Amino acid sequence: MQQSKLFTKTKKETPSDEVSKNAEFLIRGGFIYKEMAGVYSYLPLGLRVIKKIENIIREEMDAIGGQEMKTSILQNKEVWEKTNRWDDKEVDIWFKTKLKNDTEIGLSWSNEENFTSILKQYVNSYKDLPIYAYDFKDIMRNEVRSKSGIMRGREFYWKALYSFSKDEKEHNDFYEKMKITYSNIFKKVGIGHLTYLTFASGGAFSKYSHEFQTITSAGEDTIYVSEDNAIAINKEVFEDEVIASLGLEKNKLVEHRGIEVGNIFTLGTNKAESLDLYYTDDKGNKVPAFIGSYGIGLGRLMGTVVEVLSDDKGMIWPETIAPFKIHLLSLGEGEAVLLEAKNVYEKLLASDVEVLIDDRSGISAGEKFADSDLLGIPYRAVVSERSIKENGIELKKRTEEKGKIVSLSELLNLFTSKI
RNA sequence: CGGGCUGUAGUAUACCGGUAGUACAAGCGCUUUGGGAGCGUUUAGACUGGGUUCGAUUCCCAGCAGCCCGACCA
Repeated sequence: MQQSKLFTKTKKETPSDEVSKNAEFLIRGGFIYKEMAGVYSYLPLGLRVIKKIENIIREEMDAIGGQEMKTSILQNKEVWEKTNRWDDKEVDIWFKTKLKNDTEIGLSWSNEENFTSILKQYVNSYKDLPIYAYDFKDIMRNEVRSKSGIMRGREFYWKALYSFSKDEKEHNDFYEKMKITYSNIFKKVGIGHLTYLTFASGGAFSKYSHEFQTITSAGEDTIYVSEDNAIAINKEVFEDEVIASLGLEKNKLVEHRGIEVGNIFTLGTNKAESLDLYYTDDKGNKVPAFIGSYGIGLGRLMGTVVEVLSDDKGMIWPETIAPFKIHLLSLGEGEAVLLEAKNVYEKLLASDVEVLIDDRSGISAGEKFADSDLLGIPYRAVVSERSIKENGIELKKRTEEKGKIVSLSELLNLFTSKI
């Protein structure tokens, strides 16, 4: 992509109404646009990151048998009344509205009811289970206080998978697999080293659930981490009984702030009973399906990566989710430079390497470098009079101080071998 | 929902009860090109409503909006 054609521009100044690092860098870089408190639009660069994250999650979901669908955002009141989750006294974050004929409807804030009522149409026999269904969806929550940029919004993009198992044992097997899958996802997006499987409250459905907490000062939760065991305990269930049941010693746990980037929990059979999702087992008995729920907020995940992996100059994207692999800077207005930059750009494109070329004219070298650091694309390649004199292209990682000169063929080899 | 702080060009800010200034961005002209360039020039601003006052962007009240702390967070 040509940066001269990209409609977003970088900002030198930090927005006065944003304090959190993720919002500051994402807005300055032109990744997101703030519509109102807790509501952000994704601009071209930001969307590329979200899509990368989405694809990583999709691959992992498909790999454990997930079937992707897309459920509606407008919600039927009657369905939620069956589980006693329509009343504002029970769920205080609903956005509700009305049809022209005054029928009350709601905007999706969660998915269990959706999925369960859909599957009721298709599940009859034990032979139909298990089912693992998921979707990516924009979720609306009327939070009393949104905060921290895109970390806690009123509208956000998430992935939710629901497992419908025949019984608790089948559920537990899948649940354990999902723990590994989730760990893989957080490793792939580059925050695995800071993300811990965390024991947390089970909320309304079960005694305990598991969160995936990433250590960051921008976090909302307090967690107690056992480095040795690579697990943590959320403050909300930090009790002697829990510590002992996990075989941990209290004095070896370290307190941190963490942000919940994922959550998996066991719903059990209550939902299925309320929404009448029963199947017939091999003895002819009516049995409710056993349900589990597995969520990841993609926007929050993107914000967490920014919080955790940036430096004072800007973002530092892991290669797996970076909007582009290479930021190619064309420095100077000389004809030789322009031709060579164009040549390198086209060769990279022809090799299917994702490249953003800074082909803007009249922009000083310093400004291009500063922008490149802010955008945080993993590799920076520079074509300039200097690099041409040295018969190559200057290549540098975002995290490195100094680059080195490589030939065009070396550059192409380096990046095509990565694909 | 309780508490605190803040609303001035596109962005970031300054001063002021009496002509609202600066920087960046944007337009034009020229110069410049390895770490957010220079000169000239043009464009552009006081959240809304009330009150006090000869006069309010400034003081007061209310509303709206934003941020932060806490509570909440399936």
